[in-house]
Amino acid sequence: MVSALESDVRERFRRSGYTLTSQRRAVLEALKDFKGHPSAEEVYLVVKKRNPKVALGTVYQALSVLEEIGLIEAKHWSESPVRYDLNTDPHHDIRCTRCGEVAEITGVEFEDFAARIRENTPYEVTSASLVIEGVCPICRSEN
Amino acid sequence: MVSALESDVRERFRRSGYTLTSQRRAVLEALKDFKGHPSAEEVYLVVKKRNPKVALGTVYQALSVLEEIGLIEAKHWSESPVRYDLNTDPHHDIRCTRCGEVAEITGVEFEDFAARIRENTPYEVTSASLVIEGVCPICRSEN
DNA sequence: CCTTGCATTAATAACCATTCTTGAAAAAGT
DNA sequence: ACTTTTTCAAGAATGGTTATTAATGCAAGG
Repeated sequence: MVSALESDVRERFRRSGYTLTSQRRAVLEALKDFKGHPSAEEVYLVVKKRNPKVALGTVYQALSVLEEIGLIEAKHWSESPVRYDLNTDPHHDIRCTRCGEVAEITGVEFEDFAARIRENTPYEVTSASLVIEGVCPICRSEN
Repeated sequence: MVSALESDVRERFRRSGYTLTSQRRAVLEALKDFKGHPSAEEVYLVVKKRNPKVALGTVYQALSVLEEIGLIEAKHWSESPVRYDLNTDPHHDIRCTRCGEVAEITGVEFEDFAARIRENTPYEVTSASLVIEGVCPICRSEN
């Protein structure tokens, strides 16, 4: 599952009690258009193209609902606005500190690692995520 | 090495070219008083007690210098201001999402994991850190 | 249908952490 | 000591995000 299926979208809204409004749908559709990980502001710009009436605040609200019901994932990087990811499968992203571009990292199994963290703290771990930053190949070549 | 020794402090300032001013020293001393991981605001309040003239902006500047020369470490958690840690040894912290309390996690070796990340991306990885959040035992007992 | 109630929305104001700007002060170099 | 450079303090400004509020829309019951 890379992006939520139509049936899954409806199911999650139904279970959560939230209603699937046109605005929330528009935000979700906008996210599908992006291949990368847009910020709230970027999502807003795309949504506005189709429906110029929506306000930035509405997009923020919609994003927080979508995140709450598990359709999207929020990634907090240091020094940059929160970015949203439609792919909720376990995976990890790396962000270029120069151009802001975000790429996926595969081939590292974080889940075992997270399990070990859970064993080593009396806290009830609710989230364990990686914040990986670096310089992407393009920026690197530009010296 | 848990907190920087006097000689190390001077050495790092010397090498960096920054001067070890009374304000920067005051910020460093304030950090020593905290057992936990204060925010810039909290550091400011402590520094101000001894020297009421310092401004919040000065504390921010001092913190960024101290971080740059490696005497302290900045931890960016989602939904909360940056917190500063005097312990620059490899270790990981977990933050309670209810009370904000920060605790250390030991017994998990992140370095091997980080090395594997480096192998799996064309990015030049500059930082790989964990953002672990959960509910601390005290908050948990309070239901 | 019509109403009554509750969720959602839009617009704007407010917030908060952080950074920027500017003139003054201090330190370093000569 | 004098000049040049760096650092500082204070407050304004910024940027992302949340809160507020009034208006709107949908839904169930009469």
